[in-house]
Parts: sequence; structure tokens; C-alpha cells
Amino acid sequence: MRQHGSLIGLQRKYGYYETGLSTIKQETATQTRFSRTDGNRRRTQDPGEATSKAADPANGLKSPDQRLPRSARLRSNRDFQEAYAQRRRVIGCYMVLFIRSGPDNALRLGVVASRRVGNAVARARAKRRLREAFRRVRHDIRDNRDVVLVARRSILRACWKNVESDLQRVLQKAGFLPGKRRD
RNA sequence: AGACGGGAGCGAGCGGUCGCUGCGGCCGGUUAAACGGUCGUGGAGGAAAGUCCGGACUCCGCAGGGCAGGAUACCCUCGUGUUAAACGGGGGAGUUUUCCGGCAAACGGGAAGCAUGGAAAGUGCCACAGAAACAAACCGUCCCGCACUGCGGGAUAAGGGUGAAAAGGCGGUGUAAGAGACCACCGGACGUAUCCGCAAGGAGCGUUGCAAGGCAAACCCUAUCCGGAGCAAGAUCCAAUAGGGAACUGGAGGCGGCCCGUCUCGUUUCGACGCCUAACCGGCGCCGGAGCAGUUCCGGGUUGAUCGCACAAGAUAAAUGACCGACACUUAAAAGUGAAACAGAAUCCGGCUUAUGGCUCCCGUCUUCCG
RNA sequence: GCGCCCAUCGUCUAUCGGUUAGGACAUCAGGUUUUCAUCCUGAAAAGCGGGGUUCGACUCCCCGUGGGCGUG
Repeated sequence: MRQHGSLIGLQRKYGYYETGLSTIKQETATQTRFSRTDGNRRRTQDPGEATSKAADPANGLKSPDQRLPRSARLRSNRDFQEAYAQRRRVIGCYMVLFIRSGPDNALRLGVVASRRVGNAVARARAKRRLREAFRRVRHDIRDNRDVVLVARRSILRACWKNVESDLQRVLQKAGFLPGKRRD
């Protein structure tokens, strides 16, 4: 779990400090980072060998599954109504989290943006940001209860890092993520 | 050259990483699918918006006709379009407003606008003001009488005043004063075997002194057209439960008819009852009708699913995204901002309207400079 | 998505094409009261926006804006 978390943090840093990173900060997390870049390069070069990525011994387990296919989404009105009826919710700055637990739990996501958020463009944007933020943290969650995220209006003007940290804080309060994150 | 306004067009580039989704190929998987992997390929707009008009399409209704209700309304031509409905461009006619010329009116010219059939088919309305709003004498002018500067009767629509609108306008003749009463010019109305124009219409000619206004985006009349609802239309599949129909089976019960017995009182009618049994049962007859349980089938179609639904977008709590780089701008730097505005498909198509940063082009107005 | 309705003072509402757009509650000022409430008097306060028809538009017509309702 902790490995995944550090990997996310590194991934963020990786974007920001790309130029000066390669030589200096090698010592601690060298192995994973190296293998990732190596894997990426290899994938772009040779698509045929990318199928063997799962068998790569260095980072096979730690390669984050960031996918969020449609089967991992809440898709029926009944599921949403059950989530609201169970009345377990956590309120964040940019979103409200509802938890739904039932026999068909699969850590599925439902995204809601009401008309109070704005017009159709704003609602679509809010839903995309929530979906994207959840997609990035989904592989860290060991729970399997379903989740409904309701967008608040402030998410439109928020910067992306704040949205991510707000989602993490909300998930910690709900018990989906371990309490203290270290990086 | 700049600013402002209007119109038309374009409406956003490159590379990388992580993701979503449709289709196709291959591989895995499966009875077949679902599903997974990989490769290729596609993935928001000029308005997708508003829902203001239409059409395709679907279901319901439909013997024929009428009423009610609704829509449209000058002419020619071209274009888009499913050659449908509508819409747009150009030209013309008419008309309204405004500007210029004109003493003024008429008229001529320019610009802008017009949902532009009909006002002698009928009804209605035209507030206030004004004497009078479709019928008229308040002031004024003139005449006559009384009378002595006022009253009464009459003539008069030139002038004043009111109003959005008051007998077509200017000039003249004429008159008691006036008046199309009469005349010239202009205008109007009506008619047209003429001329021009495809036509709307215009010109000319003739008649008429011009008894009559406006509103039909008031009712209405004329002509043409319109059945209703809408993809949440509609079609298909269908678990469980309840209810509906049909068939079969089951056990018992019930109903009616006749007969028997008992009861009340001698008989008859009527009525009630049918002891005794673990339970049912007086006897005979009839299942005509109704109902119960079980099984099977049919019908209905709630939850849900699929189709409708897309010949290069095609979802169904609804994909088209997030991050980074290079680059550009601001800043001393750190750092920040960024492909920008309006805004995101939901059956499809055409039109209209509205919103819109930036760039390009065109038109108009104003300012500055030069000639 | 589709279909439909509405818009008038701060709020709720009237209004036959002719007004200074009426009423109630609320607000403000004055009066009454020892004071407050009640009561009395007075004031301020509105036609969703843009066009068109008309002599004249809240009213009639068109286009937009903003609300609301129904429908599986």
C-alpha cells in the first residue's frame, strides 16, 4: 500500500522536476523509476513485447492499474437511490461523497453534477474532473464499497492539485485510504 | 490611419504519458456469448442552445360532408432543399416615416421600414377635448326682424378654436357673406375594344365637382391549406407476485323439482325441520347455473433488457478527458497564464432566432493627417 | 428529450386599447398613548427586454430573457 502511495507522489514529482531528476535524486527510488521509464520506452518502441509487461519482475505488481472501465461505474438509478438512502456521506471542499454498500459491491463510481453546478459544459467538466481524480487513486483503495461523488460548484474554479488532495482527504475520512500519508 | 456600429467567413496548432468509447482484424476465453489483450481506425458545434416554424418517421383514428378552431396572404425571378414545407437573395409595384428642393399644399428626388387580400357585406370602437367623430353652427362673417347695441330667425364650412383625425390643395371668378357654386393647375374616385409591362401595376383617355375618415396584429368576409399525438412515439423479450380467461382432474357441497316422515289443530295448502353418526347421509332425479383446490395453456405487460438509434460521433447517471513538454506572453526573478469567447450531441434533416473572445474581408458613421 | 403555462410596487394580487396603473400586507414620516401595541392621516414604491400594429399598448402581434408545471 505504501509503495503505491509513494509511487503516486513520485509520479507527480516526476512531471514537475523532469529535467533535473535523472541524475541527482536517484538513490532511494531508483529501481522503480528506472524500470518505469524503461518500460514506457520499450512500449513505444516495440508494441509486441508490451504483452510481457505483467511478467516483468521489477515492477510487475507495482504497475498501477489506472483504468476505470464502464463496468466500474454505477449505472442504474436504483444504485444511486440506495447510496442516498444509506445516508453515509462525507463532505469536502469540492465534492460530497456517498457510500453504498450492498451484496454487489465492486468499488464502483457514480458521478453526479446537478443543475446548481452550472450549464451543461460546467456539469460535464465537473464530472470529468471527479472521474479523473478517482481514477488516479482507485488502485490504492482496498475497500470495495461503491462510491458516489457529487460535485459542488467550487470545483469549477479549483486548481487540479487541490481537487486531488481534497479527494484524498475525503477518502481518508471515509476509511477508504489509510489515515496518514507519507511521502 | 484610428475608434465605433452592422454583415459574412474561420472558430484553433505540434509532441509525449495515463485514461474513456464505437467499429474492424488477430489472439485468449466461452457450448455460444459476455469478458480480456493487442493492432488499425473513428470520436462535439456554428450555433449541438432556444424550441419559434416545418418535414421525415411511428402509433391511434378515418363512409361522406359540415361547424368550431388554427395557419398563410402584393408581383416576377433565382437559389438552397427530400424538389416537401418553409426560408433566403435580386428586381419591381404600392404604402408609411424622415431628409432635401418647393412660400405652402400637391409634387419630384434620396434614405430607412413594411405579417402589403378586403373598410359601398355586416357588426363594433374612435377615450379626453371639441358645437359636431359620421353627424353637426361654439366663436366668427353676412342678411332680416324686434330692439338700441342686446335678443330672435335665417344663410354660410372661407377663418378661429378642439383633436391623431373635421367637406382635397393653391390661386382666381363669384357672392350679402361664403361655398367645387364656377374656372385653370395638381390630387382623388370610377371606367377602360388604347399603349407599356410576364405580372403586381403604370401611362393615356373618358366620366365624376369629389356624400366622404380611421382601425381587420377588433369581430368578421374572401382565397388556399390543416385528423390527433409525439422517439418518454412505438415494437420485441420477460422472472416473481396478485388478478383475468380456457381446458382437464379432484373431492365434497350447494340449488331446484317430485315423493316420504315429523311438527302446529281434524283435513288440504303454506311454512319449518330430517333425530340417531367419528364424518356424511330420508329416497329418486338433474348437473342447468355459481363457486373451491391443483395442473397445463392463453392473454395482459409492472421492474428490467433489446430494438427504434445513424452507410466515418453514437452514449443511455450518457464517451470526446487529465497531466507534461516544447512554444508564446507578463515579470528583475521565483513563478503565473494560455489556445482562449459563446458554449457541449441524445431519432434524423431543413429554416429562423439568440449568444459569441480573436483573426480576415466588406459596408456605414465620426475623428486626425496628407494632397 | 417532448409538450405546456406564467411574468404588474419589497410580497400577494386587480385592471374592455384611452389612468396620475387600483387594493391589501410590509416600509417610512406624523398624530393618538406615560410608553409599546392597536387605531388615524400621509408619503415613497411597479408594467421582464426589444421591435411592430394603432392617434394612443400593461392590454393586440412577433422575437428574445427568466421562472414554473406535466410526461417513463
